Amino acid sequence: MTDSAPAGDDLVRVLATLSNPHRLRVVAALTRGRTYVSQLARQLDISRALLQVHLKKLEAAGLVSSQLELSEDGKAMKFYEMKPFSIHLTPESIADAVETLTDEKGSSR
Amino acid sequence: MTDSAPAGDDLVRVLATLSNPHRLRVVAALTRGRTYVSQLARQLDISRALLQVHLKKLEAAGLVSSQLELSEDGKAMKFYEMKPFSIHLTPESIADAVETLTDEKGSSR
DNA sequence: GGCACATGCCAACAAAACTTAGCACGTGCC
DNA sequence: GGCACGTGCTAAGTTTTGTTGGCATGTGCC
Repeated sequence: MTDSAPAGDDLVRVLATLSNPHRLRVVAALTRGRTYVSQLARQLDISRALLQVHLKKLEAAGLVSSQLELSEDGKAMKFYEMKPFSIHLTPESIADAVETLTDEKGSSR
Repeated sequence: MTDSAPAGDDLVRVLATLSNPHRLRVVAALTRGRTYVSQLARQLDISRALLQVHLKKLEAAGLVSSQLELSEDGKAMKFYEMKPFSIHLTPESIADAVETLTDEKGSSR
């Protein structure tokens, strides 16, 4: 793992990622097992385009991982699966995280 | 506490509220002790108008509470303080919360 | 009265997030 | 070839969120 973003900014990103019903449903679905995009889209009854955006955000936040695989009949299928994580939120843990928050919005400014 | 919103929607609201640097800083500040709006605005170096919006969101999410008090010299001062909370986020806890998610956006629709 | 301090609200703009629709590409099979 | 299934992208629209600035209220004090 690249220790890129400070813990504080990281927390913000993860929380922002998880504060969306669609993405929570994706997390719930993937917790029950890995699947590929089209399958998941049908399962959740949302468009592929929409699901892909949400999956990318989840992956960007480091909450899920993906691997491209070829099915027996040669079709490219992208599988996603949960990455285990455990975040304990309390006023104190947040106060700690704030210590490592980057000043402005974009890190560079 | 009014058991209004389903646990799932509640979680979404809390996470959305906490996914903002300004609000995290407010939480951090209030964790160190209660204060009133103007004081907090100076402390965090942001405008009162902006701070008030964020405080309202925090209060709406049930993370902080406020009480209007009169100082010795009769000035009305609004004090805010943290409400203790503890949220454990894991793929499983999220999967559970999803069970109680309201279908569409606004509960009524 | 005028200044310093406190509160509140709102209109307006700016920015970010979400969603849709359509296009591209590829495969296997009738 | 045409259809069903898989992938990816992006432009354009809507909606939500964040932020600013102004103006209202109130108090005490010189």
